Amino acid sequence: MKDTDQLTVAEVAKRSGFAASALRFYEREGLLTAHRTGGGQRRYERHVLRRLAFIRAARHVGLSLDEIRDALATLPESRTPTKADWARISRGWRSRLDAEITALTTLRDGLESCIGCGCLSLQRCAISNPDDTAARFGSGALYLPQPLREDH
Amino acid sequence: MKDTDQLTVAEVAKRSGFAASALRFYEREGLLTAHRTGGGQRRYERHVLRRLAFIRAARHVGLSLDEIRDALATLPESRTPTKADWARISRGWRSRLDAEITALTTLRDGLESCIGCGCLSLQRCAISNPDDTAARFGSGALYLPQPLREDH
DNA sequence: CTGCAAGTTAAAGTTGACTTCAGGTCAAGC
DNA sequence: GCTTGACCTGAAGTCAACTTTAACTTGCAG
Repeated sequence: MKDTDQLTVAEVAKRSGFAASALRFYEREGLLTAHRTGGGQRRYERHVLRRLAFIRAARHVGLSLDEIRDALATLPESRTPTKADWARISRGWRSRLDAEITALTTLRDGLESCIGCGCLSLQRCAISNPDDTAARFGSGALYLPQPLREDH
Repeated sequence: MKDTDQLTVAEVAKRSGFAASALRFYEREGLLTAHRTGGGQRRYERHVLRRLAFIRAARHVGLSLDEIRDALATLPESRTPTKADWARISRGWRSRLDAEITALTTLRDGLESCIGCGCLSLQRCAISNPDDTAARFGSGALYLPQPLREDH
C-alpha cells in the first residue's frame, strides 16, 4: 500500500497539468524539490501542487522562471507557506497587468489615427517609430510580455 | 556620385532602426527584396522603408514573421502599394489588440478574487487552473502574445 | 591604384522554456 | 521471481527571431 502523502511524477503531472519533463526541469532549475526512494525515483509531497499552481499563475502573468524562482525563494523554509505568504509574493502582479493593459490600450488607440489612415511613416508613425515606441513603453514597463517589449 | 534612389544596407539600417543583420535575415525569409550591384552588394529602393515600418508595427502588435510575410504577400506586385493597401492589411490589428486587452483585463480581475486571497487552489483557482484558463482564452485568441497563450 | 570601411556568405551561436532521445534501472502485481 | 510499465540521467533537439563569426570581396576617396 502506497504512502498516501507521496506522489509520483506521473501523479503530480496529471494533477498539476505540467508534463513530467517540465517537473524534472523545474527541479533542476531550483523551483521544486522532491524526496527520493531508495532506488532514486522522485516522490513529491502534496504541497508541490500549490507551488505548481503558483508557478502556472505566475507564468500566465508573464513572469520568467528566474523571477518565479526568486519569488519562491522568499518563502519560509521552516514552515508550510500560509495564504498570507502566497498573497504577499503575488502582490505585485496586479500593477504589472495594469501596466500591460495600459500599454496595449495606448497602442490600440494610436492605431486608429495612424495605421487606420495608412500613413505608416517611419518619421511620424507612433506605432512603427522606434523612438516613439521606446517613449511610450518606457523604462517603467520592462515586464511587458516579450512581444510588447522594445525591440532589441 | 551615388544614385539617390538606391540605399545601402547601412543606410536602410540607420533609417529603419533595424540591424543590417536583420535586413539580410528578412530578405532570406522573403519579407524584403533588394537589387544587387555588379559585385553582389545590396541596393534597396526607398519603398522598403515603408515596408519595414509595416513590419515593425506588425511585430509590435504581436504578429509573427510568418504572418507578416503572408500579409505582405497580398500586396500587389504590379504597382507601388497605396495607403489603402496598407490600411487593408492592418485592418485586423485593432480587434487583435482588443482581444488581448480583454484577456488581460479578465486575468487581472480574476486576480483580485483569487490570488489576492492566497487561495491558489489547483481545483478552483481561475488563474492557475489549466482548464479554466483554456476556457477563458479560448480558440478566439490564438494570436495572444506568447506569455498569454495557453500553456503547451 | 591603393587602402580600408563596408559589404558578402554560410554556418553556428543565443535565449527561454522546455521536450525528446538513448540507454539503462526500479517497483509492483501476478 | 519475472515481467512490464514507470522512472532515471545527461545530452541533444526545438522554436522564433535574430546575431555573431570567419573568411573573403567590393567600392570609393585620395
